[in-house]
Amino acid sequence: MHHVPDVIAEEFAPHAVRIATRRYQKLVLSTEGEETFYLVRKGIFLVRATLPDARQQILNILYPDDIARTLAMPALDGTAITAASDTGEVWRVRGSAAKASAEANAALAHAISTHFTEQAARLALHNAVLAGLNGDERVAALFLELTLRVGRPTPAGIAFDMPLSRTDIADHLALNADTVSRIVSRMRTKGLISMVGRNRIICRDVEALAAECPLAAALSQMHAGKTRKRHGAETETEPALTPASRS
Amino acid sequence: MHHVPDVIAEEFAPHAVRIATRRYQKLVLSTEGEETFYLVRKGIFLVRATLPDARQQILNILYPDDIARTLAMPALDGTAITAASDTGEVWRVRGSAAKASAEANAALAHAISTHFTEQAARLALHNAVLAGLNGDERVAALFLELTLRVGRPTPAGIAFDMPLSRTDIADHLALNADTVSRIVSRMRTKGLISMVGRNRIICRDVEALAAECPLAAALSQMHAGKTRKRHGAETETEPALTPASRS
DNA sequence: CGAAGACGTTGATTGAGATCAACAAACGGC
DNA sequence: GCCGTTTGTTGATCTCAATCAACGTCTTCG
Repeated sequence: MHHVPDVIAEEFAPHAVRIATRRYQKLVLSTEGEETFYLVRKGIFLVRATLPDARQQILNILYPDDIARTLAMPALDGTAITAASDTGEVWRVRGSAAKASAEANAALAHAISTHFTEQAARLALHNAVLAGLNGDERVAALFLELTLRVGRPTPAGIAFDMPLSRTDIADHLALNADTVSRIVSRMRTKGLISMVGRNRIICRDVEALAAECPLAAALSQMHAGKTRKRHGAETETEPALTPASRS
Repeated sequence: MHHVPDVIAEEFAPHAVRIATRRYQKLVLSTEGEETFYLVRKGIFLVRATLPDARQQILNILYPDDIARTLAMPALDGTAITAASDTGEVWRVRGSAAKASAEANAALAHAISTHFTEQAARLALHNAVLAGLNGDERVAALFLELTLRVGRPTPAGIAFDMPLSRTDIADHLALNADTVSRIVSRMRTKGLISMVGRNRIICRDVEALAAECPLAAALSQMHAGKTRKRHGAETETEPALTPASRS
């Protein structure tokens, strides 16, 4: 079985610098000189930008198989990518190498193009989330997205580790950290979600969560079924190192 | 002199259905079956989507040389492209033809990839505009974008025909049409812009407009110098038909 | 262990923009 | 030219989320 994105990994492999990341680690995007490509292999990464008035923004969330490149970022100060998972991996490829590979291999060029187009669709959908939904609906949208993308079934429901702090959520959804806290509390009392510790969220009923968000259908189409098992299958669940392992 | 986007037009030409558009004309995006590509040749086009609660949104503004494809649109109902200029032209290319051309011509594939990446950067920047700016700043951002993109120098300042109605502006900037009207009036009394008729806007001082918008620098980088002279050069300045010719 | 700092929660108040409503201006068709 | 429809403007009021402030909780490191 050969997934399309694997073409990208296979062709980039000989040119890639593999970077193992830990949470909060920052990846530099060369704004001058040669363009930088990053291919996300494992974990979740956040595209951050800083507005001139020092406000932070999270423009995008990157999942495994996603591609980040300098040209795709607006020319904002402090544009950077940070790791949001405790353990992540990205491959860095020089722009010239990526270009040469794509020119030599039409299937690769097509795979990159297709995947990147989907990422653009996600950006457009996020525009719709920001422009059309209120605070509660936006948070529901984000939680639904994460449930679909990185959620793992447990007896109590679908669980995932929240890769964004309250402030990060606020910066992504154009809300205030205080407001996010209030909304999450409200969702908890409504029984839509429950929490284990500070960062693990369990969604008992995905349908109920989807019902809170008018864009649930589009989000499902965009994010459902994207978690794919890799070679090592369950290796991502190694118990060491993660602070959750002591309880 | 050979601009990069010309590669796209040249290679698409044999496969393209040329469509001359008039304002408000709708271009269908096949949501099922084969993907559709549109290459904007002339005029401005708006990507519209309808939320489940019947609210309209304008996700994106397309300028000449921009590419629209089904896969890049989120799966929202009523996703469509409408012409915003009185006279426009797009080329429609079937997905299979576009794919075959790109596979046969690496330069074409690269040109599409580069241009589409820039469009994605614009989407990300629009996210930043929605998330980080207040109403006045958002409107200033849009007006600055249009001034840079489609503005033509006149003795009184840089003039452009507003391709979006008040409602369209509101749907694009996540504001209310009433609020947009108020903000535009405010800008007029502040002397930032002046208006001829209903649709023609003159920006007397681009610097002053830029000073109203914290993201002006990024917008300039993204939109300045993109108006390129085509074969017919100044033919677009035909004086007839525009209501401004009476004063 | 205990202090310092980061992060999260909750309450009281404020403000930007939405909503509702009435009116004015432009346009298109006949 | 005239009338009906659409589009834009302006005022009064309301609401959702921002802001300010205080406090609780988790984490890190000497």
